[in-house]
Amino acid sequence: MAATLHDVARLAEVSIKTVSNVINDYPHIRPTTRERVEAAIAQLGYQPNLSARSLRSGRTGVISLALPELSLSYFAELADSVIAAAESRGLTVLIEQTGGDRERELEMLRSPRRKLSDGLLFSPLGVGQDDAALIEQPYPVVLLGERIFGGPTDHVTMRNVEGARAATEYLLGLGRRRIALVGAHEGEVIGSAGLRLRGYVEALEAAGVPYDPSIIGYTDLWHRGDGATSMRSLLAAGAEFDAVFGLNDTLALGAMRVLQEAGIRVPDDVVVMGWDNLDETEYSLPTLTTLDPGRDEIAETAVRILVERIDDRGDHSGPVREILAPYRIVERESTALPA
Amino acid sequence: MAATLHDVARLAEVSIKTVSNVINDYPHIRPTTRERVEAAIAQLGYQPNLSARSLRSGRTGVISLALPELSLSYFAELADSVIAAAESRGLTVLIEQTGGDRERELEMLRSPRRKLSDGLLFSPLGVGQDDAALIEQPYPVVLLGERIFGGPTDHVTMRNVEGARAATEYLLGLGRRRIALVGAHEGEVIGSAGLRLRGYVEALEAAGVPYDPSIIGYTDLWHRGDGATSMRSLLAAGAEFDAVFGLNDTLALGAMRVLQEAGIRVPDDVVVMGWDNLDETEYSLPTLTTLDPGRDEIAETAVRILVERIDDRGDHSGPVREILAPYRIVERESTALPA
DNA sequence: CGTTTACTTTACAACGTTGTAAAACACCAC
DNA sequence: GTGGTGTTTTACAACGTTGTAAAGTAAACG
Repeated sequence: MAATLHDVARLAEVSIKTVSNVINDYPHIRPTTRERVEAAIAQLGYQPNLSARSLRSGRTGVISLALPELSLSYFAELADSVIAAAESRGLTVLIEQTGGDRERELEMLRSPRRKLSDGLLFSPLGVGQDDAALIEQPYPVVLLGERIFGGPTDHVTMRNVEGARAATEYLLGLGRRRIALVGAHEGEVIGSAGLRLRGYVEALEAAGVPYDPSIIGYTDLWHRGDGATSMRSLLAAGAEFDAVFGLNDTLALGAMRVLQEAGIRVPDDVVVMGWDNLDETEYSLPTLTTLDPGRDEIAETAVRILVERIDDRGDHSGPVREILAPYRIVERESTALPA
Repeated sequence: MAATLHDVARLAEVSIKTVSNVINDYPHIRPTTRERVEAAIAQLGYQPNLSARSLRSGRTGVISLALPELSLSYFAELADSVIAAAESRGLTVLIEQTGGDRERELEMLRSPRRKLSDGLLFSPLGVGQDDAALIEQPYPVVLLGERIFGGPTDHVTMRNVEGARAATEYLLGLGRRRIALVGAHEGEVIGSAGLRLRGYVEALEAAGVPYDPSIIGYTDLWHRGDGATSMRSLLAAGAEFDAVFGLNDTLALGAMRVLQEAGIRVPDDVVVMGWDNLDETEYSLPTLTTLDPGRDEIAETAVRILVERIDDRGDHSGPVREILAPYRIVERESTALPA
C-alpha cells in the first residue's frame, strides 16, 4: 500500500503534523528536522492522498469543462487552450461531453460529479436563453459561448455581432456585393448563428447593400457536411453570389469544396471566408481567410475568472461579469484577389 | 453549505448509516424509512461528497488520459472515443496534455496528481522503448500507441505493420509501382513511423517492387505543415512517383495540397492515401482514401482493460496483455481511378 | 410462550489529511 | 535564576463517508 503521513512520521520519528508542516512549507522547522523528514519521504516514496487533502480542505484542484464534442475541431482546440491555461495555475481539467443535448447539459449542472471539481466551465449548445435561470448553481460556474446572455453567472464569449460585421465589411471592402452566408439557423436570435447573422445584416445595411434571403444557406448543425450540403442547395437553386461567408471554418471548408467541384474558382470567381481560425484553415487549398475569435484569450480569461470565483467561495457578492474577447481577421488565399 | 449525511439523518430522524444505506441501495430497509430518507434527501438537495467517499473507498471514479495535444485531430478524436467509453461505465475522464515531451510524460507518471484518478491511459510520444521499465507504476496503467512494446503494462494499439502492408498492397493493386511515402522518421524502428515503414517495405518486397529511398519523405513531426513541406522537397528533388502513402491523414492532406498546387491531378496523375480515418478526410477535395485503425475499438478496449485492472487492485497477477485493434481500408476519391 | 431466524437499524471506527491551540524548547535580557 | 519572547513540535479534532459488528425489532417456528 501507499505510504501515508503516519508512515513517514514513524520513520522520521516526528509527529505526523510535523511531516504535514514540512510538506506545506510551514516556515518554523528546524533544518535538521526538515532533512530527516525529507529523507523519510524520499525513502518511502510518499505522495499525499489528494482525496483526503480535498476532503479536509474542500478543494480538489480540478476544474470541469463541459462541451459538446471533442471531435468538433473548435472544441478540441478550445479544450487544448483551457487545459494549458489551467495547467499554468496547477489545475487539472476534467472533460465532460454533452453531445450538445439540452437534457444532458442540464444534468451535468446538477450531477454530483461536479463535486469532483472546484468549478465548471460550461459551453452549452442545447441549453438556451430560456434556461438562463437554471445555470445558477451553488458552486462556481463560468459560461462560455453564445447561447445565453445576461444570465446569473460570469460569461466569457467572443464578439459575434462585431466580428461578423467586421468580416462582412472586409468582404464588402474587396468589392463584393453578393455575399452568400452559410450556416444560418432558422429564427435564431441569440446563439452564434443568430448573432453572426445580425452582424452580417448590420454591415450590409451600413453599406447600403440589400439583404437577399436567396443567398442565405440554412443548416441545422455546423458539422463538416453541412456546409457542403448547404452550398449544393444554393447552387442548385441558381443563387448568384461572388463571396461566401461561412459562419464557421468547417462550414466554409465544406462550401469551398463544393464550389471547386462545380468548377467555380476560389478566390477568382468567388471569395470564401470562415470563422474560428482552426489549424486546418492554414493547410486547406486554398488556405482559408478566417476570423480569429480569440480562443486562447477566451480560455485564459475563463480560467482566470473561474479561479477568482473559486477563491471567493462563499462570497458570491461580486458583480456578474460579461467579458468579450478581441477578434482579428486573418487574411489568406481564399480572399486574395489578383493585383 | 452543502448538506451532509448528518443533515439528512437529523431531518429524517434516523442514523447517518441508514441514510448511507438508502443511498447505496442496501436491500434491508423498511419502505417507510426509505421514503422518509428520500424525502429528506430531496428536501435538502443532498449530494454525496465524492472526496469523502473516495477517501473511504479508495476509488475516485475518474480515469486519466495523458496524450500529447488535443489540437492534433487524431488525439482529439481518440479522447472523444475514450470519454464515451468511460461514460458508459460511469467514469469521468481527466485529460493531461504532455506536448509529446519525454520529461513531461515521465513526470505525469510520477506526479501525485495521479492520485486523483483510479488509473491511467497513457499515450506517449516522447517516451520510447528504452523507457519501458519506467512506465511500471504501482497503480493501473494501460499503454496506448506504438512507442513501446513488450513493456510491463497492458498495451492496446493498432496493427501498424499489417495495416501499412495492407495499405501498400492496396496501392500496388491499383497498378501503382512507385509509391512515395510521407512522414518517415530517420532511423526509427519502433514507433508508428518505423512500424508503418516496415509494413510498406514488406509489401514492396512481397510484390517484387524495388524499394527506392528517393521517394521516401522524412518529417520530424506529423503536424499539418509537415506533409506539405515534405512533398515540396520530393517535388523539388525531381522525384517520380504515381502514388503517395501518407503515414497519417494530416500528412496526406498536406501532401495532396502541394500536389494540386503543382498542377498534379489527384487521383488521375497520382493517387493519395492516408491513415487514421479522421472526420475531415470525408470532406477534403478529393475525399481521402485512408486506413481506419480502429480508434473506437482501441478506446473501448483500453477502457475495459483499465477497469479490469482497477477492479483487480492489489492482484497484479494477471498476465500483461497486448491487444491489437482491427483495421480496415476506407476507399474514397483520392484513389478512385477512372473506369 | 419461549426460542430461533431473519430483517432493520445503529454506534463506532477508520480512510489521510490539515487547522487549532497548546505544549515544549531555546534564547536573551535583566 | 526569572520572566519574556520567539521558535519548534505536538495532541487532538475534524472534514463526510462507509465497513464492521452488534443491538434492536419483528416474524416464524415448535
